[in-house]
Amino acid sequence: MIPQLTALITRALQKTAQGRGLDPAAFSRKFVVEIPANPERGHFSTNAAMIHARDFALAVPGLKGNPALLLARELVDALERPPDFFSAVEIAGPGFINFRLAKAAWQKLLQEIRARGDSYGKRPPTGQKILVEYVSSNPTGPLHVGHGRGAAWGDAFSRILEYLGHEVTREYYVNDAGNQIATLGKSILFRALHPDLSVPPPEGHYKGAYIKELADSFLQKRPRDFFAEPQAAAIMSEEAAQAILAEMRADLVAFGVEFDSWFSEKSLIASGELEKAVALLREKGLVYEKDGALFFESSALGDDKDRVLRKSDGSWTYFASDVAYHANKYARGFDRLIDVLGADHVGYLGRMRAVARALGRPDASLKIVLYQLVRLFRGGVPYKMSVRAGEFIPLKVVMDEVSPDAARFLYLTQSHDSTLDFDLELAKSQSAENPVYYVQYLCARAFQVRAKAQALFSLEGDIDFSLLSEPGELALIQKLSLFPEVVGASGDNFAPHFLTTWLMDAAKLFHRYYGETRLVLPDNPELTRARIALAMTVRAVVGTGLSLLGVSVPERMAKES
RNA sequence: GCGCCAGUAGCUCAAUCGGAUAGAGCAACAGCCUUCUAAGCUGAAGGUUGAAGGUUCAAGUCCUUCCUGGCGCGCCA
Repeated sequence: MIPQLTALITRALQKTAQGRGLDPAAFSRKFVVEIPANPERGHFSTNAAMIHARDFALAVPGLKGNPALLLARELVDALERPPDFFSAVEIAGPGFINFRLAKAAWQKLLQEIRARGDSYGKRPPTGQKILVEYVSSNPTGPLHVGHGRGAAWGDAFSRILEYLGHEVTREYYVNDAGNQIATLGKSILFRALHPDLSVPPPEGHYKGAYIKELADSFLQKRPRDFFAEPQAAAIMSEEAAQAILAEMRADLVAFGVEFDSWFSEKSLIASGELEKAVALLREKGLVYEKDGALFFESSALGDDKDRVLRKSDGSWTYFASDVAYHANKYARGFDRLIDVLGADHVGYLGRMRAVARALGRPDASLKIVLYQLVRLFRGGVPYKMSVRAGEFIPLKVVMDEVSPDAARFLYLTQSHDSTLDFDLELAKSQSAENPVYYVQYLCARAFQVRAKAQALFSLEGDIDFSLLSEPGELALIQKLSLFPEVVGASGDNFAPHFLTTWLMDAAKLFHRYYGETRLVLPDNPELTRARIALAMTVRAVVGTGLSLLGVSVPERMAKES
């Protein structure tokens, strides 16, 4: 609906310019078509006249009066009026043009949406290849609640990008090389040799219950003298990392998050790509040696300071791997790279932009999305971990109590830019307070109403959409009309929560309609058919929205106990 | 000290290139269950958008300065 109006207004602008003897492109500034906050002003409004008022006044000297209002008048006169489309076009305030659509236009739109079914708002293939990297938690400890946010966000955003026609690959980068893996082995070995938890591990070792568990499992399956062998720590590193990775995979699958590929850091080193990437930087004159270390001159490309690639002890930094990894991503033919990271990676921004620049890629080709921290609450009280268990709250704590649907929806209710308070009691509660059930209940109600109607008479046959003219019915159709823009804006603005918000609004309208209007009328099959068609269309579009967030679409809700 | 993010109703948050009277949910208040599942609906109430300037027809949104909170500033990952 909005694209249609935008086209009509654009043509009116051109026609007005021509009528004044100006270049048809004289009025080519960006204007918006939006829904006024106050519904009495109309279904849609545009600021096109105000945006071009100054151009108009300059191009047509000697105007008498307010240029915005004068231009608005000319635009309204020039506006094409398709049959049965507008019911009113008015100029208001400082120069807004307000549009009211005829009921027939809404009814026709509903038919079109219904015909699109599950693909309403879907866009044709763009040919753009996008790599979305998310979670990428190191295999040195379990996933925590922050990773849950990254997982829900990356998964939902990937689905949205796909719906918008992009070719998306979801990837998990596994840091399976280097120091931290070695530290993992040492940490487990220490705990195996000191099973008494009152003995504190040395500085820098990993803590947490999982270390103790891993140590115990090694104690069970290995003979005593294994732990005295020089390679013991290395062997335990390897095996423990595998075990942790397998567990993370299982947690993610339980959460409904799956990846197209798991990319190993070790493979970059084994294949020689790391050295090749560094050589490439060297060719471009962007590296230098200092104090026995090799530096990348990222400060020349906008970073705060230069970054070490190879330490003076000869080992590579993780950053060197990251350079090679991103070079690898580009080499695989992706037009756009999206890295979804926790806010503690802010320092990453400048250096990775420098990497993109060094590789000759535009800044826009690499987007790093930082999501703010997650704070866990239970009934409004901050969730406390025992000190011994480590400072991070494992994702399992959430998953043990909360359904994946509820967890995902809550993770996606807010902009990634704001810290998220996640309340276990709220997430668990199967009540109206919990937004995911509120939205899912819409779907269940639509199915139940249809079943009830089907028991009375057949729903087959033509539907008379002109019977739908209650305010609540038109409001629902109007809401549906926005869905394609909402999905598009979610993708363009890295904002899956636009969709979450739209879903809650749509559910609000539906439940209100359901409360005010009887959908199933035994003595009026025609009207019942039309209302069921509307309910099921709302259900279909809301179902599409839920699916884009990775949330299931139930046909019925379990009865409250 | 520098960088990124945030500051909006009692609480948690929305507000899609700057639009008209800043919206929801929760909490608190008043109502609605012989009814298509009340996991619901209706009504009323709640605001100097952290502060001060600036830009313009128009600022929660853009610019400047300041205040508060979170995160980060390693030859750690």
